[in-house]
Amino acid sequence: MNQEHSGSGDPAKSLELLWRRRPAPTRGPKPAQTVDGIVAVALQVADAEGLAAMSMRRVADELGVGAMTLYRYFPGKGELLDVMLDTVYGELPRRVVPGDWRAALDEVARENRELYLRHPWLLQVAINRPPLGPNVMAKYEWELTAVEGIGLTDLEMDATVALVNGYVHGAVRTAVEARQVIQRSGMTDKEWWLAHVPHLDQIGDLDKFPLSSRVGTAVGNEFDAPYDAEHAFEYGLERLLDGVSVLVGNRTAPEG
Amino acid sequence: MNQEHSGSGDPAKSLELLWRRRPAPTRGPKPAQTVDGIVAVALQVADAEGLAAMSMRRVADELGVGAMTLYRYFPGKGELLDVMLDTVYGELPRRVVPGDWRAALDEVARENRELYLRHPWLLQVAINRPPLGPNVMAKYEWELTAVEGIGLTDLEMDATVALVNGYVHGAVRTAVEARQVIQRSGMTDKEWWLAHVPHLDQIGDLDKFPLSSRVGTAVGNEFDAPYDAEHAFEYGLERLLDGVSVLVGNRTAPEG
DNA sequence: GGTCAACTGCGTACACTGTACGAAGAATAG
DNA sequence: CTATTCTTCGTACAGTGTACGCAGTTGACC
Repeated sequence: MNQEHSGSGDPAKSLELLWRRRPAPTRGPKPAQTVDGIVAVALQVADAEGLAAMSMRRVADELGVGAMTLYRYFPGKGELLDVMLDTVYGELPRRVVPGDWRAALDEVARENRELYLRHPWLLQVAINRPPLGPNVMAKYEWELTAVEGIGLTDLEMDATVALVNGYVHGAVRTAVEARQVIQRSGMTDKEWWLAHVPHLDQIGDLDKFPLSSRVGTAVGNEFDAPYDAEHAFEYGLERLLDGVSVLVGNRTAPEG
Repeated sequence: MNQEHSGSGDPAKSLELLWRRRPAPTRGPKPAQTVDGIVAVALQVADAEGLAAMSMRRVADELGVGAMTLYRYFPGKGELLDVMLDTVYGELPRRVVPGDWRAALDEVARENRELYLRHPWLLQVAINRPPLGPNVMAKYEWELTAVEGIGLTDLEMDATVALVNGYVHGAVRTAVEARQVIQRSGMTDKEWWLAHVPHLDQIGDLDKFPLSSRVGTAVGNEFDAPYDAEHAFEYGLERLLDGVSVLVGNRTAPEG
């Protein structure tokens, strides 16, 4: 599936929508819907059935209105997605944990992970040039505080936050895809592998890939439970923070 | 956009297609097309105009045949994507570099990066349960050799390769999206930011986000050239390999 | 109170998508 | 020569986002 991208209309209109600063019109019939009401329904559909199911007609049906009615409240689907994104970002607790930068970055990673797991469709919306709504701004600010005052340059701070966010995105994406592929196919990874081995053996000389066979089998035997995603996440996060720690150590104690 | 997922038909048919083991039929007219010919055209379209442009009708038009003709060669679009994926994986040089595991993992990361940059649509096809074609198998085998014999368990080997691949995927995705958003909007990130600041200032109290303002401005000033993607990639890869190095160090010298 | 501008709701239409179905014709086995 | 198998592909269907324009409602102003 494709990446959904957000609205590209003029900034003023978009920000008005995100910050709910649209001046109420004086004339004409009172609108029967609200931006928040539409967003709530859209979120319900996207959370329960995925972005692919969240068509404009579907959201409109759910509200009992015609499809084109939505376009009185949002210039297009992109802007609706923008507001949805900013809305769910508001669910982040944004806890400031006591301790060092590592504990803080760990918290950032975990909260983002929770959010992605709760709203998997987030994985499919582009994060470049995010809609600058109140919650998007607050999230970025909170993430930067995790790496403030530990000797990094501004550029390194941004790169580090982006690195952690990118990691979480990838890890959750893998986990969510794994969950979905099991549902869609009705097979676990192990069953899938076992269904392919006989044909592969006959067709493609499985002996030519000894490492793959060995490691693939080990992975299949060990990891067929949903806990493997948790495990992989922890493993990767440890590696990543270890890596950041090398950089931070160099900065705080410059003379190695 | 949504993630495209691959064919879910029976393994035998899929593997037959991937390894080109379809028995030639004895009766009936000779097919005018070939699997490879169709894949070549599909790749051309996907590389040049993205997955969204690569519809079945479009590929068929390009070949001068009817759309349904393609379904004589592939059960569905998913299987066509499977063969495309395995085909471009064949472009990997799969160099085995002299030196330690770090040099080898570095090479893995860089070759994958090159591949993603050359075929950005790869970022949009699901990588869970990849089509087990010859090149997919060879790629995995080659990646595992990079971390073989350095004291990691089979599970850690797989996790490490997945970690590096996941990182590259995320980093290139960000870079490619950045490139595309500049093309689509005709604005650099800096121009985009400067177009929003006045409205944000008026609407949303920019002073409430001091770190974001400071770091955002620094990033905007410094990174408006395409080289920032290169920079971010190097930075993240360093951190990641540093993290792996901590683990490998512990394994090879168990008593810390 | 009447008029007009502004506004809401929304039906219809258009150009797309993947692909199921089945008809028409070609090539070969018997 | 016939029957079978195979290829090509037109048509159709249920979707998608959204441009356009019409009908009806509301409030501001004279």
